Amino acid sequence: MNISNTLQVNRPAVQPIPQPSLKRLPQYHHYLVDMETKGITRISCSAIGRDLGLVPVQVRKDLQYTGIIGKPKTGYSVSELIQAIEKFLGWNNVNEAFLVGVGNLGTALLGHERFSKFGLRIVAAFDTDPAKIGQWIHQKAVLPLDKLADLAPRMNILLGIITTPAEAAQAVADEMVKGCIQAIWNFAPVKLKVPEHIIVHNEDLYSTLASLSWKLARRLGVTVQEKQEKEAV
Amino acid sequence: MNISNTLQVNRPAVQPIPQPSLKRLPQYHHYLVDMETKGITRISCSAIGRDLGLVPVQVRKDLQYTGIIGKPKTGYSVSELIQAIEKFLGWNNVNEAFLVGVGNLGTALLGHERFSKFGLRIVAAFDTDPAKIGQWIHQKAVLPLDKLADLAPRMNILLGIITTPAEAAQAVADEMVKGCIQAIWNFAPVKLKVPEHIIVHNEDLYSTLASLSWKLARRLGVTVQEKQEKEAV
DNA sequence: TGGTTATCGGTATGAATATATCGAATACGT
DNA sequence: ACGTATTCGATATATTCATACCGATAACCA
Ligand SMILES: NC(=O)c1ccc[n+]([C@@H]2O[C@H](COP(=O)([O-])OP(=O)(O)OC[C@H]3O[C@@H](n4cnc5c(N)ncnc54)[C@H](O)[C@@H]3O)[C@@H](O)[C@H]2O)c1
Ligand SMILES: NC(=O)c1ccc[n+]([C@@H]2O[C@H](COP(=O)([O-])OP(=O)(O)OC[C@H]3O[C@@H](n4cnc5c(N)ncnc54)[C@H](O)[C@@H]3O)[C@@H](O)[C@H]2O)c1
Repeated sequence: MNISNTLQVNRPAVQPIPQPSLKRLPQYHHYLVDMETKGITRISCSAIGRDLGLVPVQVRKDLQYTGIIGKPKTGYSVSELIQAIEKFLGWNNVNEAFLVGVGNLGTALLGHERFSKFGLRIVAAFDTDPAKIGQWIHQKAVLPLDKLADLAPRMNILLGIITTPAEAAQAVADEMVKGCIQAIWNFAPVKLKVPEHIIVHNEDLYSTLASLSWKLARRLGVTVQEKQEKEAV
Repeated sequence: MNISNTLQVNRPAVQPIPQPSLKRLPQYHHYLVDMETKGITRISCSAIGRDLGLVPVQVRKDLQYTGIIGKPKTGYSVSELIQAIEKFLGWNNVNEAFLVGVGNLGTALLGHERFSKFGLRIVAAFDTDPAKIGQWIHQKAVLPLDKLADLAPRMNILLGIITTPAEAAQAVADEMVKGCIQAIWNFAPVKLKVPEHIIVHNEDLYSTLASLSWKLARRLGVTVQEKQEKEAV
């Protein structure tokens, strides 16, 4: 893994898309697919912005990162734009993933067929609970966790999803690292300690909950509220 | 609703905590509770920052919004800090909520007992599927959606959770608004059109997925990557 | 055909957020 | 008891992100 690190350092500077823009791209994508099914073939930033609650300039800037080029007066081709976003996000070629922790949340994710449209296929699940191991949940086998580090490299799995209780998450992450997994989608509310080259994204539902309850606790003035509604992820 | 709006406008400016800080508070909370169970009674921003991957200054600034005051050389009292965060976020008094859409994700949320520690109690679920209505899932009744607008005001429910397919989300939101629900936690990947005074927060799992797959698609140079790991929510 | 209008793309400005710096306070060791 | 190291809290700077602006271009209409 030192090798790959070194290689990466020497690469030319990567196109730096702002994190917020990156996170808005899927929203555009959803919206555009919806428009396409409605038979709309061309669309402008103003229209997108109106429907998604964003100012047109921001939409335009975000979309520019995908490399799409629009035409004055008519905007963008909807299908081209969808393609551009999918290509940019790497949603054309599927990432296969392992999921660890077949509880409430893990089961829900396993059952979400639609992920395959967004470049994600969960191919197997892992747990430590003997009652769960050996079961098939949503057509995926539940395997013992200690098989993960061995299987991942052989199946060339690069992505791991953690839906275990917080206490177990670090140990699971360690196993994933051992299995040469490159990126981790972590639903447990803990900061994982992993080597630098591993990509970790936390999905912290409690963050959103905090925002909501804070705002609900002190009902905000509308001016402030409006601003923060726009910021809502 | 005009009345409440007007009242809100006249209120003094609300203490403006940055959205990013607000979202970090639950992370501190988790960490601190963990520390407390380990018997640690005092803690410094440097220690928190080290364990959570943040620079000490940022931790200090975030915590200051809660009104906590620390002592030089020793830092903060862990228990006081936990209290301060909980009070600040309104996690002391419970918000009761309705959940709509008892599918994969809805069921997972219904089963998450731990939410009650974070000021959230889901008291009932709603759906339109006759097969689901009348069931009890995780000790919560599944009721027909058309009862929602009537029940919410009578039970004084202010928070709604949407876990339906995207196509149904807007209609559900409309029902919630009809039932005078004040805040919506939306898991469907659509922008909801609601009156201005309603607080909406979207939990867009696809956003995170986009980040992950983008980074995975072009394995980044480490320097860039390091920065973005810190930004990972 | 020429004017009008909507829209894109690039650049400039502004706001929000993150980080650095510095003095004051407090515990700790000598 | 006194110097030293650590940390807080406040202020200042830097960076990132959002928004405003402007010229150029293409469709549309008279
Ligand atoms: N369910 C939700 O709605 C929800 C909401 C917010 C956050 N979360 C977070 O998601 C995570 C999972 O939540 P959940 O409700 O699904 O929990 P859960 O208890 O229902 O499921 C946890 C699963 O992980 C398995 N597990 C435990 N230790 C393990 C280990 N060392 N290795 C492998 N598997 C192990 C358990 O056997 C179980 O199947 C938690 O960290 C929780 O904080 C869940
Ligand atoms: N499950 C996941 O892992 C996951 C991941 C990302 C996003 N999401 C999003 O969360 C939402 C729910 O996903 P899911 O997998 O739980 O879907 P699901 O199909 O399993 O469940 C949807 C539920 O909503 C109910 N429903 C449909 N129309 C309704 C209406 N008009 N009123 C009330 N209830 C209605 C259905 O009967 C069903 O019970 C979707 O918008 C999806 O995009 C889910």
